[in-house]
Amino acid sequence: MSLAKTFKALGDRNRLRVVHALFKKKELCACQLIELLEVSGATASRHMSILVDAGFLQSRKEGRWVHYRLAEESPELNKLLKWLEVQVEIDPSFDEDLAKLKVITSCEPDELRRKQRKLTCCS
Amino acid sequence: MSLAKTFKALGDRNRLRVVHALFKKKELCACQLIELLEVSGATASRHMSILVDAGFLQSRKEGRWVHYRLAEESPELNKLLKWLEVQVEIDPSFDEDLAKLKVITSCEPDELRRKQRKLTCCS
DNA sequence: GTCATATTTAGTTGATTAGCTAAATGAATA
DNA sequence: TATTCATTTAGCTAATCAACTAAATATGAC
Repeated sequence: MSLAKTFKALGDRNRLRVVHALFKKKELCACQLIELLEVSGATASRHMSILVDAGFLQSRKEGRWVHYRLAEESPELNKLLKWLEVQVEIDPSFDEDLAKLKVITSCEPDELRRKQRKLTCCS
Repeated sequence: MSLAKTFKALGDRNRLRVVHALFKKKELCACQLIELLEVSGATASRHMSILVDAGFLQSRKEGRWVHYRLAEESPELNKLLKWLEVQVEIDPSFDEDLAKLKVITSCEPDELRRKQRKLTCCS
């Protein structure tokens, strides 16, 4: 893994939002991240694969659902993530996502998906 | 400064080479960095402005010459730079630049520019 | 002032990338 | 087995970006 690629993976607002969300929630499934970012499933999937590829995320498949969490294998990347965790905490531009996350995680993935199809979430 | 912009600034191989060089040499002028990267002056200038803009570098004008060094104003960016310093130390892909740097800094900028015009450096 | 020269800005080009839709894949369920 | 549904892959488009050359700016020397 090149250093440039490592930084490039974090050089995108939506990917930073994903990392921020996983600092807060530990584990989220693809459909929850789609809901958070409000992008197509394909787009979200691509962002995830970039973060997994860079070593920041790990995925776990459970039936039809794919769950993501922060990877903890690399001590060096962990240090960088630690730094990042402080920064997103300071940065108020991530605050909106906190409220959003609360809603998103207030029901199970399958219920969320049902609601997504009706264009409203958990309400 | 957005966090994404911070990472984007470091998400380029040539910009990482500049930061690496400044870890090693403390201060370098534009023409030395042009020599290091082997890109046009305009391209090098743009890389520098991105790094300055992101808060990683500061520049100092001395006559016709512009000198760059790592900025030390932001404690947070300093922590990130500290992490990066360890990583470039480990990464052998930056080793080639060490030899190059030795040559580049072995003569004064004006002599270097004369040599550049003759397509050989300090030799 | 005029010239030479270091750097930056403007403008162009080719490559990369984030987004989309549609098709493919993989897994549960009827 | 066939269907449904979550996710990924493929293929497209518009935007971004790194590189270049040429023109502009800024500074020191004549």
